[in-house]
Amino acid sequence: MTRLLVVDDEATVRELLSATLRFAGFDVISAATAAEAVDAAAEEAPDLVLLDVMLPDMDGFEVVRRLRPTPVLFLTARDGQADKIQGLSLGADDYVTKPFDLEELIARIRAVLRRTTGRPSDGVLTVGPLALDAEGHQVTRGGSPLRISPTEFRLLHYLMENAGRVVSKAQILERVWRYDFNGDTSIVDTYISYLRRKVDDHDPKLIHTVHGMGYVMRAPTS
Amino acid sequence: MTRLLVVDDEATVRELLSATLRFAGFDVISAATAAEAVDAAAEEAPDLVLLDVMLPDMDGFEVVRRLRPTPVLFLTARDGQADKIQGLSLGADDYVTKPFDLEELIARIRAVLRRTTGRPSDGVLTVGPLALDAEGHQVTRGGSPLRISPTEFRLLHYLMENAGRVVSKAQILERVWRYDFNGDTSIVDTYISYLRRKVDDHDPKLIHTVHGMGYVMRAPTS
DNA sequence: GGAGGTTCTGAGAGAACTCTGTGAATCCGC
DNA sequence: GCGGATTCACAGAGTTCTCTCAGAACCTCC
Repeated sequence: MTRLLVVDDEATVRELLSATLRFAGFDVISAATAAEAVDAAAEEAPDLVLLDVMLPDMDGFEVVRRLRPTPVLFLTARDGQADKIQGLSLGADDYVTKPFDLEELIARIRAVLRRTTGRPSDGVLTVGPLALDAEGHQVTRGGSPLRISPTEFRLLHYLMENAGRVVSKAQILERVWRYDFNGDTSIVDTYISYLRRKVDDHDPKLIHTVHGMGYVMRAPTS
Repeated sequence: MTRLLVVDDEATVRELLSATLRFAGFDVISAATAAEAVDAAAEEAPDLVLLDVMLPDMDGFEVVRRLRPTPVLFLTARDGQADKIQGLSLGADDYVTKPFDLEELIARIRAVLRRTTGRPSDGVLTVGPLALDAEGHQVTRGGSPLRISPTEFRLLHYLMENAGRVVSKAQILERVWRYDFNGDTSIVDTYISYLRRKVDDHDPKLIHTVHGMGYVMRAPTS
């Protein structure tokens, strides 16, 4: 599902917008300040950020720079030509003037996403801020790509396919290693350790050990 | 099983809706006021709240805020555009206008649950505010996950499978411990004690001792 | 109220399990 | 061929779990 980050210092606007977009089928998170937005983007990896031009704590240009490469769509209260030009020069991918209507906003969102990502996300598994693109053989956490070896990738893929379900070391060995592998399951421990170091080295933790049972991949509070 | 909380100040509507949804296979609890609803949600951890927009004691926005992160589906008597927009701006996940038909309501319920939880809740046992997910090997009380060892988990699973029925220590030993276990039933006492400390440390108490008989798991007044 | 059986809970020993560093062997691109 | 990345085994340290034991508290019946 496409994830949006709404940034606006007015709680009313933020909540109205979030609820509306959520109803339109997007996964929406929100932030009240630019600083919060930068943090949230790092943690949650939104596909697009909707950003109020006038934020108290940071100017638009700086925010856009820090959010790169996540695309940004500016929301601006005024509709003068000067503002439009300035909005674009700030590096935004598009802008919408308030008050806007929902159809227009959604159309703009989809247009930006089409331009920047090319494709809707098929074959992409996500668990919390972690995304695994099976076709592209790429893993990102919070938007930044991770370097990962083939075996690590297969293991992560298996865990993410079974997110929320505990898988035993024996199951992992059977599915992730070649059938003629004849070592024992301790190799799984080792690779879980590698994976944790690469993809799960800060909160929220996604790979959980279930003592005596196996491992489970899970984002908190779901 | 999926648990719904129906909130409506009219007893007729409340009971009709509860009965209908119960018949459709949901676990339904209900409340007449917003205050009651907030309490019930804290105690019983419903997966979704069906909330009448017009409640006498609290406005919708406030209720939604207090229920977070439990998803809310609004029920509204009017069907004007103004109301729809207001419903969404209140932060609800969806709304349904009365009178609605059952199929539509159920479809909306399932859609919201799919959006918010990501997974249909199969194989999840619940007793009062306690939920046990066999596949994910996870236990939550009132939504927050609990740390639980394998034997504790098997014991809890057995008790919850037999909720409302008294099981003897001998039965427990036979079902929860390995067949070659050769200690006596006092180990069951010990583990019941562990479980109580972890999952039943505050009211309402769910694990009850039946002196001379065994133990029974039961939520009060359900 | 007392006796006798039953239940509760804390302490601790030992077993089982998990984590991670080290290092050897192998693979792969340049 | 060389250097770096990857795969895998192994072992010690650390953590978690299981189970026993024993005294205190409790319940039931007389």
